[in-house]
Amino acid sequence: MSYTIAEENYIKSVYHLQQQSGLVATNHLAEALQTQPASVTDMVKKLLGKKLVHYERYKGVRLNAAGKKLALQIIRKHRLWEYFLVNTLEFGWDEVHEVAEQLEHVSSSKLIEQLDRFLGYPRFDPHGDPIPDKQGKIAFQQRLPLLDQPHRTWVEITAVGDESPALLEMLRHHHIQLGTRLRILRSFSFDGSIEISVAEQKPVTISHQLATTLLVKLVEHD
Amino acid sequence: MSYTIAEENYIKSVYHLQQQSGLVATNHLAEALQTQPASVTDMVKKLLGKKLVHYERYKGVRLNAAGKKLALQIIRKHRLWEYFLVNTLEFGWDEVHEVAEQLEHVSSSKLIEQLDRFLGYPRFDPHGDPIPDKQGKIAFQQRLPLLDQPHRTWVEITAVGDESPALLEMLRHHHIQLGTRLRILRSFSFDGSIEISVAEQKPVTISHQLATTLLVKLVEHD
DNA sequence: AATATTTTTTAGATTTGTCTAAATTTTATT
DNA sequence: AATAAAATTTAGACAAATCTAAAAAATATT
Repeated sequence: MSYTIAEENYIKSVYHLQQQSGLVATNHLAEALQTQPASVTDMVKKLLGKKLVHYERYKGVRLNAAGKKLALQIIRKHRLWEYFLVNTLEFGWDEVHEVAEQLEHVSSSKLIEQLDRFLGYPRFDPHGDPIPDKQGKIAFQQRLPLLDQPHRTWVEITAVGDESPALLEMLRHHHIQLGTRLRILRSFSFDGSIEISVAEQKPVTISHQLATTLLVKLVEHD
Repeated sequence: MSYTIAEENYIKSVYHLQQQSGLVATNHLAEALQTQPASVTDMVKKLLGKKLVHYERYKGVRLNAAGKKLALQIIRKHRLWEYFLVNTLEFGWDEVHEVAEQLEHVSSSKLIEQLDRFLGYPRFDPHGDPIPDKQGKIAFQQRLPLLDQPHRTWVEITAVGDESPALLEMLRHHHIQLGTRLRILRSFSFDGSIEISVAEQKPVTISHQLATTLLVKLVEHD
C-alpha cells in the first residue's frame, strides 16, 4: 500500500494530536493542517476507507494499529532527514523543518535504511525528539523541565521546547546544545531567572523564559 | 514561481527530447511520459500559459529560455541526488533512478547548495552525464564511442550507454568503471568482440554489445 | 489531386483534495 | 428543559491532472 502526501500529512497530524487528547477533534485537526473542517471530514472518511483510523461521526478520530505504524514510519523519515540536514549538510536547527516536510514523503525503504546507516543509527533528532527505528520503536529518554530540578544537581539537556531561530541564537550564545551538562546554582525570585553552571565553566544567568524551553535528564557527575 | 511535479516532469522530458529532435512531437512526449497524447496537449497549454515553452498547434513544442533554465535546475537536482545515492549511500548504479526521480522535486535552494558542497561539487553523475552547476552551466567532456577509437590508443571511460543492473554487473566483472583507462589491442571480425587492456593489466576480451555501451575520451598515457 | 492514414486537438468525464454555504448534531447557557 | 452557540457534517462546486471518444488538421499514398 502506498499513500498520497495529503494522506501522510493527515496521519502524522492525527498521531501528534492524539498524543495529547486521545480522540482528535475535526476542528483541532483543521487548525493543525491549516485547512477547513469540511475538508478534514472528507479526508478522514478516506482514511477510514483505507483502514488507518477509528472514526465516529461528531466524536473524533484516532489512529488504529496500522495508522500508528504508518505515522511512525513517516516521523522516522522526517527526523532522520532533519538529522542529516543538521549534521551532514550543516543546516541550522531552525531551517530544517520545511525541507524535512518534503523529504519525508519520498518513498524508498532502501533510501531510509541506507541513510540511517550512513548517519550511524541516531536515536534522537536535532531537537531531542526520538527517531523511531525500522520497527517503529522509540527510544525513551527523560525530558524533565529544567526548572523543576533541585539546585546543584547535574543534568544534561535532552530536548528543547521549540525550534525557532531566536531560541537557537540564544542557546548558541550560551554554548548550550543537546547533550550539554549543567546544573542550577540558584534562582532569583525577582524575575524567575536562574544562575547555572555550564560544563564546569563559570556561572551564567539565563532568563526564566529561556529556562522553561529546556528539558533535561538527570546524570551522575564525576 | 514554483511548479508542480507534473509540470517539472514535462519540462524535463521536453528538454531531453529536443536535444535530438529540435521540435518535440505530442506523441513523442506522450510516449516518453507514459501518458496519452490528449493529456500532453492539455499540459503543453498550461506550460505555454506559464511562459516556459514555444508551441504551435499541430507543430510541436520546445523550451524557451525560461524553460531551459528550469530544466537544467531539475536535471542538476536529479544528478546530484544520483551522485549522493551512489557515493554516499552506497546504492548500486541501477537502483538510483527511481529515487532520484522523487528527490529531484524537493524544492529548497539551500538543500541543493549544501548537498553540492558536501559532495565536493561533482561535475558528472554516476553514469557520466554532466551535472549542471548553479547557473545551469554544463561541463563538456568527450563522449566518443569506444569502438570508433584506433587500436593501441589510450582512452578513459567517460559514460555508459544505459543504467541496467545487467550492464553494471558486467562492468564490475571486468573492473571497469567511470574513469577507468584502457586501450583496444585488437578486434575480431568474427563476432565484433574486442581485446582490450585495462589499466596495465593483462588483456581481456569483451563482447561487441558491451563495447558499444562504452563512451570514452582520449588521454595521453605515460 | 483525391483519398486514406496518422497525428493532434477538442469535448466531455473522472479522481483527488480542496472550498463555501447550508444543514445537522452536540454542547453550553439560561 | 428549552434555547443559543459551537462543532461537525453534507451538498454542491472547483482546479489539477488525467482519461476516452470524436473531430480536425497534417501527412502519406494512390
